[in-house]
Amino acid sequence: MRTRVVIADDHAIMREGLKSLLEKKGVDVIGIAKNGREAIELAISAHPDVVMMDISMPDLNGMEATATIRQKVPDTKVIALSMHSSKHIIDKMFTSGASGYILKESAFEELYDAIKEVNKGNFYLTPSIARMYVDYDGNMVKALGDLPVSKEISKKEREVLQMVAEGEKTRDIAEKMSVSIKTVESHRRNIMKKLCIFSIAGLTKFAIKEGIISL
Amino acid sequence: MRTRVVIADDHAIMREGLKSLLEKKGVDVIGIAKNGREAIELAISAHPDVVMMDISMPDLNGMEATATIRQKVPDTKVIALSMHSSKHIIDKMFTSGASGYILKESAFEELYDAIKEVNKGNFYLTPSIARMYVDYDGNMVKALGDLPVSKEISKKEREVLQMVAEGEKTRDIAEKMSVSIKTVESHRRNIMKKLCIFSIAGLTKFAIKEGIISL
DNA sequence: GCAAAAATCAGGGTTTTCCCTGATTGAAAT
DNA sequence: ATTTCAATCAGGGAAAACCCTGATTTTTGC
Repeated sequence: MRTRVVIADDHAIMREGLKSLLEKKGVDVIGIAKNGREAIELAISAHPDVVMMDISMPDLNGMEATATIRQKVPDTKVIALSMHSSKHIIDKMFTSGASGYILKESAFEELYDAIKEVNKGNFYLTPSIARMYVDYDGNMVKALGDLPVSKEISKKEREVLQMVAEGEKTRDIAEKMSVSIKTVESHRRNIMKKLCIFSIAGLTKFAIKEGIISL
Repeated sequence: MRTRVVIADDHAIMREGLKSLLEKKGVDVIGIAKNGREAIELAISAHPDVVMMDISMPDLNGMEATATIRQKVPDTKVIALSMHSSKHIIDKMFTSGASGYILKESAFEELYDAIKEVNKGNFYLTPSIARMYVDYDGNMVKALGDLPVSKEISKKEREVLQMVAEGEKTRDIAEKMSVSIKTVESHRRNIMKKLCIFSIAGLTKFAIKEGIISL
């Protein structure tokens, strides 16, 4: 039986392009949503096998829409389609009940694979991201359900992050916080590990996105 | 004769989807680029009629790439394909030499219209944006060419700035630009002097504000 | 054509970040 | 009560960024 899919994305060109590609592969695109709210309505009324869910959408984002769909239509699986590869977001997406996560940078073939896998009841994770969840021996670090790995950064780390993103040097941060340079370095390192962001530029962007600093 | 098009976008799924849609319409997609640098190379080697240029791309953004292509291959027209509708960015795109500007929220039909118009030598502006350039009497507010731009930093400096703001290291930037580390250091130093911004975090914020990179 | 600006790089120095291991204390959770 | 985690810091090394001076070659503007 043909797989029945709903596409949710705020960009029309992306929706239409993806529809075209999926139909070439014999996938039935039975619905199109331009925000999370529409996606929920479609999932409830049409009971698709899979929803391809963009995360950043106006009105109601993909994260919340996923949670609602999984709750109201448990048979419908959700694959997150994202621009971002931040662990933070991925964790949230899986705890919201997504069965797959792929990047828009991924080739379409990968997206197609993801649909097939998820439709079989499996999970799918973009290979480049899967590494984050795997230790050196190749074992899953955590089961994909109970990820307390969504490491929220601590209070002090947040303080340091803010000052780093504001362009302060380690020495000045240490002074302002009345701790040693080593401590600030420790914090910065831990922040980077937790967020999987390994540059000042990246931390700055993260801080802006999270509202820790403003532009 | 069939229209020959190059697509430049950092998301593979968008590239493939757009290609699929254009080919259905009988447009020849003769090349695919995943950043500005590749777009320039393709424009020079393949002389397409039109380049569909995403603005925010890693390495070398659509703005810079457009300027270079317009300069080196004047017969090739560029249509900007953007998520943003800020006047600031649109202005810059047109001063860089773009012939069209459409949003990713636009329907594909509009994109197709834009290609046809631009190929005839006309300009195309997404209707929702066109309003910004028109006054109450329906006249163009500005000629689409002489918009004032405060270009403090040079082209190469801008390139370096983008990669710095993307979190790239000096060595990697040097490699991508095929110059020595010393040169990149020079550029970075000059940028900082010119902008009076003396931290990576500050440069990152500046780059975001200026639309050189996106969040 | 000429001067200014941009782009290129060298050499050599200081400072800072980045990365590792490892340790102590205290608080919070189970 | 035990473990986990936050917060604190040390030592030491490698890499990268930062800063200065100065020089050559192209490009570009007038």
